[in-house]
Amino acid sequence: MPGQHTLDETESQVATRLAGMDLDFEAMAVTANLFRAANAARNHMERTVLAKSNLTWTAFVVLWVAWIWESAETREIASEAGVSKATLSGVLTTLEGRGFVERKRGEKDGRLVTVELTASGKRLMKKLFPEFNKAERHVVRDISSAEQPVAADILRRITQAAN
Amino acid sequence: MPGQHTLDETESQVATRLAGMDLDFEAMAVTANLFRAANAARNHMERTVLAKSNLTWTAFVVLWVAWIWESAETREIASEAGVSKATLSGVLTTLEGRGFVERKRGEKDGRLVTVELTASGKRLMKKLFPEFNKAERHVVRDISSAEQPVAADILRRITQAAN
DNA sequence: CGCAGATAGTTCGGACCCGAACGATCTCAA
DNA sequence: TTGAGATCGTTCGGGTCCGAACTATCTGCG
Repeated sequence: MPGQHTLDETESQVATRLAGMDLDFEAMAVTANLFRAANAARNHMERTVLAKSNLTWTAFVVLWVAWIWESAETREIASEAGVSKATLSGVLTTLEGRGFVERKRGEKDGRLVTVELTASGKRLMKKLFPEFNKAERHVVRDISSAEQPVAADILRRITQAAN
Repeated sequence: MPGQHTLDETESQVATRLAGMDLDFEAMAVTANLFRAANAARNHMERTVLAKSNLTWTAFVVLWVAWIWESAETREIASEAGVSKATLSGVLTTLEGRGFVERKRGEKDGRLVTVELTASGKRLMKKLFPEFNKAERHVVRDISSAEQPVAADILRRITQAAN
């Protein structure tokens, strides 16, 4: 099966190829696996849960944030979802066109825009989120109950260090 | 500072809002923080290391894979970089246009395309990668040496479970 | 030998993604 | 009170990003 490298092969090739350079290989292994894991998990969610509702990952996250907070301002959705306000603007237009959210111009402060889920959007999340959570459970199924809080804590510290 | 939620606030709001539903909150915390961490780390790298070379994240990862493996076939680059072959095709066209890589049609098998870094591409990676590694070290600076291999291992298991 | 099926990379359409520039709105000090 | 500066969301241009359809090539069974 040419062209197919296992994770181990890749890491050993990296070690060989970069031998002698003054690098932090431990840090490299953590971040490389961080991106791989996030990517794999995201692809898995998109294919198993989101695709059948024709939702992209980002659109789902945006819906999720607005759902959790009942209603949310644009800039906090962008921050929670991890996208720029420029991106969010486009995604909101898409979601509004499909009838899942509504934009409301702030009354006190005319610069602000508040986002709320429509009835249709709420129905969608109520149906979708339990399935999404099942997929979450699936991707962490080989992490023991004891390790899961440790993992979450480590990831929180990485998030903080990168900000 | 309205509209700014801390990580703790978000997680407690989630717990309140979803109370009573049959959900795995531990799994949720792991994946939520996984995506947050990957996103934050990626944004940090893009801003501190990649932006000044005018490279996107994906373009850098593609260069990195071809660099590590000396030369690589398209489908393995796509797999390592975590993008579809359609995306890779576009990224390669961009990188080729900027003179960092060369496409070579396979001689034995006319369907295959091999990617190699040009001299300019190699120079770029030789300069950029140590800086990139410094940024990697930065984002894991609050994870102890003892924890780092544990973290890498947990992330590897998540990757496998999601595939 | 010949062609049905598998496989590789590209193209296409539509959606995301960002920084920069922009117009609208708010704030607060002179 | 009035503007200079801050802040908000949108727009714009260029670069990903993907699934599906497509072309080119290879493989192997008959």
